[in-house]
Amino acid sequence: MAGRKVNTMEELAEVSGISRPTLSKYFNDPDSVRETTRGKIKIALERYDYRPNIFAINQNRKLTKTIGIVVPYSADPFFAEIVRMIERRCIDAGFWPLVFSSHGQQELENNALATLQSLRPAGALIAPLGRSSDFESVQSFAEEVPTIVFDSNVNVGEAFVGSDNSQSIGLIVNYLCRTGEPPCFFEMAPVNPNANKRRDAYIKTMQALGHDPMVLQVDGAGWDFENIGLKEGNRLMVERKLPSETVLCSNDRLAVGLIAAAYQNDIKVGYGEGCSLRIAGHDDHPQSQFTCPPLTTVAQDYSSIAEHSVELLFGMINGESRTADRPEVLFEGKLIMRESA
Amino acid sequence: MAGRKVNTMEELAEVSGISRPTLSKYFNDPDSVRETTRGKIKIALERYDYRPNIFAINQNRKLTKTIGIVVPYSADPFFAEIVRMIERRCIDAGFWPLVFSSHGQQELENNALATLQSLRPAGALIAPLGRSSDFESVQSFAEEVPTIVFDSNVNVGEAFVGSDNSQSIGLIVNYLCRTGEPPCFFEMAPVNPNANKRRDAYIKTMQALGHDPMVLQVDGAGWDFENIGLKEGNRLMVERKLPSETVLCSNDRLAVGLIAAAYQNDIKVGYGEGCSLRIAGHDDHPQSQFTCPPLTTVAQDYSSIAEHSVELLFGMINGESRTADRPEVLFEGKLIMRESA
DNA sequence: CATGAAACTTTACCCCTGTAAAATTTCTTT
DNA sequence: AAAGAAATTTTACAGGGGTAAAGTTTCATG
Repeated sequence: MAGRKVNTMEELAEVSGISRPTLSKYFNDPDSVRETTRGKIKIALERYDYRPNIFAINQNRKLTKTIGIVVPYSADPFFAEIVRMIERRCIDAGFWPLVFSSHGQQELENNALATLQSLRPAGALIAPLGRSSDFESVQSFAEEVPTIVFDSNVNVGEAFVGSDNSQSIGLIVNYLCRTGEPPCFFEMAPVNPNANKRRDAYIKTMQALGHDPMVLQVDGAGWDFENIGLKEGNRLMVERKLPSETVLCSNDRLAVGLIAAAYQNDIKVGYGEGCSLRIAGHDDHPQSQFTCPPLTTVAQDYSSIAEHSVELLFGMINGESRTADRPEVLFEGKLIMRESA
Repeated sequence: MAGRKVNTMEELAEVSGISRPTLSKYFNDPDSVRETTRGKIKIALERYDYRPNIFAINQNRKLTKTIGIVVPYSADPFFAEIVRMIERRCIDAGFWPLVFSSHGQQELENNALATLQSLRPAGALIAPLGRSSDFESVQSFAEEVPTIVFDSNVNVGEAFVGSDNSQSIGLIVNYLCRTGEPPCFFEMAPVNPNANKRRDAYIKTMQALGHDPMVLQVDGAGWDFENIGLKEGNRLMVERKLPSETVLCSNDRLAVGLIAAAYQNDIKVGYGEGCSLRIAGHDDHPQSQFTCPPLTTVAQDYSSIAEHSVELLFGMINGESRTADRPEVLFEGKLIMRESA
């Protein structure tokens, strides 16, 4: 690509001696042109630096190669990780993933959806804000764009992929009850359906095991979960209002904050000798193995969720699976026993 | 937006009674049309759901409203946070930020740059991979697109914005020396210029203070820093090869791993009574305040870096500041004294 | 009310590629 | 070598909106 800069396919046609429509075919699928032709094109491409204009391409194709990914908060470790996996798979499949973060705000979520829609993407994978989502916006988006909803199950789109909170919470509550004092449940005012499901699952499991559920719902808005865990944990510890020596947190980030609070109050966390507080989380964030003590938690099946979401979407895009019903695929959580509980 | 769906500006012109060129003006700048006209357009927009086709817009405009953001690893807390801030500012300024993550791989970085270039963005903010960047690709990109480089200073683009590693490392080394045993320096094989600058600054500062520098360079590839800190830290502790009771880590993620290693080896970390190891980091990642003990570190000035990068870029885009030289703007780090050192 | 500037409409052409249809060439097959 | 299939070229139009030029309307001003 040393030669002069070639800006349009027309120009490339001139210098390569290949007609523009054939070039167009080539760029859509190199294997769709004769091998000798392909060779000539490749040689031309080495000599002249050319790259098709994405805007012009997408303006005419009915089906874009764009895939939209919308998450509530891109800096959250769970979403950062799952987005990373989804992106990878899209790229491998020859698609072009575009990530939008709502930063926790309805306005930005609507914005992202609107922008995305005007990009006429082949499909979208969205994890809605949940309670603060503008339901109508999300719905009207999903009517136009093939959409898979993941993580937070609001009732739109063609399918939902997420974790079986009922199973996963059941799992860890059971574990905690078998190995020590029954846990209380530490949560913030729920921001999405997951939070509600987790609490309900906690209550149900506790009752099934013959224990009284103890739900601690603390205040706090936004996505600064660790801080809320720290502040409210601190308060509860200072005021000695923790109803149990075992605390199950609604998610790992709260647990991280709570562990920090325990440290500040000289409370030793763990399941072993000399420990006076057990703390468990939910999700198995990437950093949860590095807390002190390492966090006992339930792992969400990141890679299955990512893979299955993407597969479902590709299926829809290829028109394979237009089912009338809206399947909900739930993956089971795995108990991750570490030292904190 | 209840009425029938309007797909093109032409159609909107019909139903609104406003000519298409005027509508075009309106969408480029609502204030450029007469108020009565603006009113009519707004009313039409409420009745008919219409949004200009982004592809068509960008195909024709010489200057796109797109801003590319390329980072080496989107799931890294530092980048997650700084991207969040940059995105916000771009959106507020009416631009359309597109985030690409290289996931640590040269191929993906090249890919991102190529894709981005074909989007003809108004400008780009890139944090290159550093040592594994394909320098030529980055350079040829920066020649076409107004580019600000941040975080990792490879010598391309119109300007660099980052942290003054020399100052920040000097600061914390000084602090550590004044408050206890001089630190050794814990790092991985450097992946970018920052790592080198930090080590060099460490050595220089130690020498200036009359101490012998002790650099521990551990193996490890990829972006799994905490794990490397944990594994290598474990090894060093088990083999009793830590040359000092104070360890300054090249970044917070390594420090998080090292703190976990100390915990596993029953080594109490902190500056107070009964502690036998001090650990400090660099960057002040969002989660560093929640480690146990909370991490003493040097804070990079996230918001200044984000703001200044964006401002410089906007300046270039508006043609204000085409300086011949390539300014390098460095922000100072702030010492964050917590309990770990 | 006349005047001129500002805003608007009309008309027309441009951007760059997709894509369909018909005509031509190339390759494969018998 | 002739026929047929496959690939290519030619031709032509479409997509949705930017934008310039010329003509028309609107508005503020004197």
